[in-house]
Amino acid sequence: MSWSELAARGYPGAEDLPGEDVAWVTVATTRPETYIGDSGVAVNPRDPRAGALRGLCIQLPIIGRIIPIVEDDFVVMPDPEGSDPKAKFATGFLKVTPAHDPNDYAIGQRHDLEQINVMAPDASISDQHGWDREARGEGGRVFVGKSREDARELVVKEFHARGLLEEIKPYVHSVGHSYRSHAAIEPYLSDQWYVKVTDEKLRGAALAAMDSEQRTTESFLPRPQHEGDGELRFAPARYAKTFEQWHEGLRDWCISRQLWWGHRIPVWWKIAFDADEPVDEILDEIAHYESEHRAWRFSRSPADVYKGGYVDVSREVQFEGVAVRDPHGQDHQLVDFLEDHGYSQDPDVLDTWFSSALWPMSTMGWPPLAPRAETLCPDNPDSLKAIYVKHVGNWQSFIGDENDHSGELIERLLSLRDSDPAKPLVYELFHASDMSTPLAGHEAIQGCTDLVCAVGVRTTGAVTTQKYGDLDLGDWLCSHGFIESSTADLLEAFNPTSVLCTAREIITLWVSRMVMFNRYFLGERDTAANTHTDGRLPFKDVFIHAMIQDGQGQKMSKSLGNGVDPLDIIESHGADSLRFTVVKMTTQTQDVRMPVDLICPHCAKTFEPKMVTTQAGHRVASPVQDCPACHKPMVTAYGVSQGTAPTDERPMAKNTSSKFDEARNFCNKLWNASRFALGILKEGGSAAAMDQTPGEMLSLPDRWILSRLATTISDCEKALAGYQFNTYATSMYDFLWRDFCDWYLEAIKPTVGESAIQRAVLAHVLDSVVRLLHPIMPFVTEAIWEHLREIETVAIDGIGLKGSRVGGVLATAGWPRVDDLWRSEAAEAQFERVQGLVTAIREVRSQHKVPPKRRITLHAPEEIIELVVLTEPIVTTLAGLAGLTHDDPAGPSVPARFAGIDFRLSDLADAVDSDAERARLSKAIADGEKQVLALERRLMNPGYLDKAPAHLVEQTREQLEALKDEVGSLREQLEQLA
RNA sequence: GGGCGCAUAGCUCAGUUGGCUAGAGCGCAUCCGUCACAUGGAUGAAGUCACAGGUUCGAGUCCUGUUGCGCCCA
Repeated sequence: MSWSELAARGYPGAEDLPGEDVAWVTVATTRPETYIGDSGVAVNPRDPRAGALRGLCIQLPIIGRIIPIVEDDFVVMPDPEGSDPKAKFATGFLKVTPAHDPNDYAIGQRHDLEQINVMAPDASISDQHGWDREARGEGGRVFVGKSREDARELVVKEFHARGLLEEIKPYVHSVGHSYRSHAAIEPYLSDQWYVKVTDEKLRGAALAAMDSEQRTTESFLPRPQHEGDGELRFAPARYAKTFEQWHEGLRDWCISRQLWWGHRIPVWWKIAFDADEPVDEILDEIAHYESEHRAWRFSRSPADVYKGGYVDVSREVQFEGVAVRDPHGQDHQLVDFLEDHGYSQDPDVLDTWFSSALWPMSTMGWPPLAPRAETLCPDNPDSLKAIYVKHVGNWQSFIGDENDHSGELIERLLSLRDSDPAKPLVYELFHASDMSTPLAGHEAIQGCTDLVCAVGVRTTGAVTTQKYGDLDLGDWLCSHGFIESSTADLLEAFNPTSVLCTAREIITLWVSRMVMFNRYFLGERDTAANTHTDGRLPFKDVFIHAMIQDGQGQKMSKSLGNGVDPLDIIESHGADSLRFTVVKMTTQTQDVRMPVDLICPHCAKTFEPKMVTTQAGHRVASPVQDCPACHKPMVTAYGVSQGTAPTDERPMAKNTSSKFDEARNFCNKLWNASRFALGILKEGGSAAAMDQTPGEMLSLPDRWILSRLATTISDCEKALAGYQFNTYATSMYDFLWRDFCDWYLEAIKPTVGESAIQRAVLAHVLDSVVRLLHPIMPFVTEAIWEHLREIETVAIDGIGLKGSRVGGVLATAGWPRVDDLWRSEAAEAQFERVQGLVTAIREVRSQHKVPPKRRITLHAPEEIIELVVLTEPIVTTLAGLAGLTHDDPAGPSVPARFAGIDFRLSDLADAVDSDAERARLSKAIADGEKQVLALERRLMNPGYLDKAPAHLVEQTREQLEALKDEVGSLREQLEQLA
C-alpha cells in the first residue's frame, strides 16, 4: 500500500509523504534481534492512526513475513515531551514477539498471533526450534546461528544498510538477570509442569480452612463442612487477609525449575515406540504399577508437547510419559525397567516450595496407599500401629542381675503377649541378622549387628492385663529405654500441630501451600465416585512475628554488614538476655528496629559506629573506623563484605546492640535477688508448721505480693494465649523488678529473719517467678531452681507448685497456680498507701539533700501515724524515720502532703534550704493550678455532665476538690516560708 | 499496580473494645561505695502523641484526607 492510498483512508500526515512510495511504520525496540520472531504490530486503539490501519498487514524487512496490525490498549502512545520515559521513546507502534516477551505473549493471546520461537536453548538465533524458516519461505538466514548479542548488532547493521534505521537513542531500562550467573534473562517458550492449585480441592480447601471470624464475607462460599474447616487462625489477625487474598487471586502454579539442584520431577519420557520394541511387555509392566496406584502412564502428541528445544518438534512422533510415585524407594525397579527401555527422566526439578509444601508428610509419614485393614492379622507386622526398638547388646546385659528392671520388663512383656486374647503386641528378642522373625525386616532393625528387642504394638492406647492392670504401652516402653521407630503415628500425633511461628512472606510461600497439600493428601478420595473430602490441617494457629531491621529501618543483610550474630550476643550478653530481648521486641507490629553498635576488638568498648551512605542509598557503618576510647583502627562487617580484609593491626569489629542491655541487667537483677532470698531461706532453717490459715496471719507485704503474683500470672496467661509476647515479658519485668525487688524484699528485710511464714511466702513467690520466667530465661532460672528446690518450706493453701516431672529440672516443673483467694484489693490498696507515703517522704529528703543514713522525724496527724504504726517497720525503714509524733516541730521543718493530709518533717539538716523549698512549692502550685483549670473546664461543660457516666463525673468532682485543697495547702506553705 | 505496617520524651519502644494528669528502658541531671545487686538504689528534668479536617461530653486511641519512612506480593 502506498502513502497516497493510506492518505485516502484518513491516515494523519500521510499526504505529506511521497504518494507513490510504499508506506511503512517505525517501531522502537531495545532488543532488535527479536524482530525475527515478530508476528504482529500493535497500535493503541485511541491512536489517531489506528482507524486508517485497521485490517491491514505489514511485511517484515529481510524476513519477508507478513504480519497483521492489531489494536491493543497495552501500547503506549507517543509523547516526546512527556515525563514517562516509555511515552518519550514510543513511536506508537509496538512490535509483538509472543515467543520472546511476556507482555507480547499476552498481546499475542488476545489477538491470536503466531508464536514463533527463533532461538535455540542457548539463546542463539535458530530456525530449528519453532521457526521453520525454509518451509515458510522466509529470509533472514544471515542471522541463523548468531548469538543474540551478535544478532542484535547484525540486525541494526542490515537495517542501516537498507536505509531502514530511523534513529539510535540511549535508553535506560532494567533487564532481569540470573541472580547466580548474572546472565541477562531471555524470555523463552517451553513446556512446564503446573499444579492446578485453583482447584476446589486445593484453593477451596485452603479458604475453607480459615476461621470464619477472620474471613471476609464476600469470599465465603457455602460447602459441606469437612474436618479442619474453620480451624486456621492467624495472629495478628490482619494476616488472615494476606492468606485469603492470595488464594483468591491464585493462578495455576508453575512448579518446573531449570536448576541443577532440587528434587527432580519423577516423570520419565520416551519418544514413541520403535517398531521392533516389545511394546506389550513395557505396557504390561507399567500397567502392573498403575493398578497399585504407584505409576501413571500418559502419552502426548507433538501438537501439545513442545519441550522448547529438548525435543525436535519437526518429527512426527508420539511422546510416552510415566510418572512414578516413589522412584527412590519401593518403585525403583520400575525406574530401572523404564530406563532400560529408553525412557529418561524429565530434566526439570520441582520448585523448592513444592517440596516444602510436602514437609508435614515427608517428615512424619505419608498416609497409606490403601486403607488400613480393619482386622488385625497377628502374623503381619504391617498391621502394627507402632514398633518400639531397644538395642540391648547381649543377652546377659539385657536380663541383668536379679531384681534388675529388665527382668520385670521381660516378664511383663511376656505376660502381656500371652495373657491377652487379642494379642495386642508382638514381642521379639533376636539378633538382627536373624531374618526368620517377622520384625527383622523393619528398617529400624536393619543395620543392627547386635541383640535387639523389638516390640510391635497394635494399639497405642492403654491395655489391661490380669496381672499388671492398666498399662500405657508407649509410655511404659519409652520409660524402659525403647525408642519408637515407626513414623506412621507421628503424623497422627503431631498433625495438626498447635501453632506455626513464621515470617510474613512465608504466608504465601509456604503456609498456604502446606495447608493446601496437607488437606489434599490427607483427605479421602473415592476414585470410583470421583469425590474428595478435604483432610485436616497441618497446624491450627499461625503466629507471624515481626522482622528485625537495623537502626535505620533497613533489612539486615550480610552485604550491608548490619546484622547481629546471635552467637556474639550470647557471648557478650548471655543466651537468656538474647531470648528475653527478642521476646520483648515481639510486638504486634510488622517491623522492629535494632540499632547496631560496634565492639572494639582491642579494648572491648561498645560504641556507635560512624555511618556512610552507599551508592545504592543504604546507611551502613563505614568500612574502617577508629575506636573512640583507645583510638585503634578496625574493619567493620561492611568493610569485610566490600573486600577490606582484617589484619592483626586492624582486626574486624563485632556487631552488637544496646537493645540487649536491658535484659542483661534484668538477668543480673533476678540472679542477685535470688541469691539474697536463698541466703535468707537457707539460714532460716526448716519452717515450723503453720496451724492457722496463712491468710489471716500474713503481714501486709506478704498479702500484697501474693495478690500481685496472682494478678501477674493471670496477665501472663492472657498475654500468652493472645500471642502477645512483649506483654508477657513486660509483666514479668515489672513484677520482679518493681514489686518484688524494689518493694517486697525491702519491706520484709527487717522481719523475714524472724518469721517462718514470711519465709514461706518468699520461697513461694520466688519459686513462682522462676517458673514464670523459665520459658524466656531458661538458663538463669534453671540455675536458681537447682538451689531453690532444696529449700524446705511449709505449703501455702491455694498456691500450686508442682515438682519436676523428669530429671529434677525446672523445665519439666509445673506452671505456678495461685488461687484467686489471694487476690486482695484491700491489701493492694493499703500497700499502695504505704508506697505513697514512703515516696512522699523520700521526695522531701531528696529535695533537701538529706544524706541516706540520716534519720528524720515525722510530725503528722493520727491517720498517718496510724498507717505507719500498723505497718511497722516498713515506713520507718524505707523512709528513714527516727521518730513519730503528733506534735508540731520545735525547730526547722519542711511541710509535705500525702493523700490530702498535711504533715511535716524535721531533723532534715541543721537548717532548711528555703530556696530549694520555695522552688519546689512554686512548681507544685503551678502544676496543680493547671490541672484544676482543666478539671473545672470539664465540669463546666454541660455535655459532659449530661452524657458522661455518673461515676466518672463524680470522680472528676472529687479529684477537683482534692486538688484545690492541695493547691491551697501548698500556697499556705509558701506564704509561711516567706 | 495490589496489600500491609510505622510516625508518641534526645534514642528504642509500650499504650487491645475512646475516660490519660500519656508510660517503660537507655541516655541526661542531682545525691548515694549501703550489708542481694553500681549490669545497682533514691529523686528529678524532658512530649502540640507527623500534619489537616471530622465524629464525640471527651480522641494518642475511631473516620477522611495529606506528608514522610518501610515491608510483602505481582
